[in-house]
Amino acid sequence: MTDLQPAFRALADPTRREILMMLGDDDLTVAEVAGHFDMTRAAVKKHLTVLEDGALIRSEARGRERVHYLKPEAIRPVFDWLNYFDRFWDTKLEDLKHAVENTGKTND
Amino acid sequence: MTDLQPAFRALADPTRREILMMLGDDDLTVAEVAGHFDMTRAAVKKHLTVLEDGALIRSEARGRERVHYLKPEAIRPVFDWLNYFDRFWDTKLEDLKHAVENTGKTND
DNA sequence: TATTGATGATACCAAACGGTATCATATGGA
DNA sequence: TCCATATGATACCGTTTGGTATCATCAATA
Repeated sequence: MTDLQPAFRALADPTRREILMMLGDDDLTVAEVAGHFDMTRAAVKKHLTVLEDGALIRSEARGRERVHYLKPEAIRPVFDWLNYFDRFWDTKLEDLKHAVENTGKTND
Repeated sequence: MTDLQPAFRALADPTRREILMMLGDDDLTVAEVAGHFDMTRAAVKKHLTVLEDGALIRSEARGRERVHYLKPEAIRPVFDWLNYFDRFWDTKLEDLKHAVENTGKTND
């Protein structure tokens, strides 16, 4: 099975989770991401590297810029790992399916 | 909203994730959990503390022992956070519902 | 009550982590 | 070509983390 550690590691930091959300809205360069945080560009770059190590994002050189974008499939194994515990949730499967359908609506 | 950080932090370590799985099968004392790992009881105790800080488990004194058990509801917010990204997954909703039902089968 | 056994707490250590500062590299445009 | 700018790489630093060793506490029981 896939190694979940790099992904879980990447998700463990609030700044990185925020970056993931940002990339959910837009593909962004290092400078653009850094602009949203009160830390140096180098620090943000490190976070991006960790996210890329966890395969949660990817990046692509575009001229002298580098655009970072979400790689959402990689989040799936983490999601599935957590989903193992759904059998302990009181909320019945129906609830989950309902939630899934609701979220899906934004895609229709 | 709830603070996800302690839960994400707790999930970021492979030993702790393994402990969670163990507690999914059985409620266990510190010594019992420690018996499954090649590290001191004190180290395991620290992991249990982190898991409890993340509200992923709870413990209860039983005589001179302390039994640890899964507190699965606390995993839900993390699951939900990740679920935000399902709108980026190519796999259609049917797949998720299918996975959900499969996991559920182990409960029947 | 005295002892044993399970746990809790603390001090300590090396390594990893989050961050800064600084320098190197390379691309786009005047 | 030359320069400004976006990024990459590295050294360094304080804090946190995962682990050990050790001592304290407290309940069950002979």
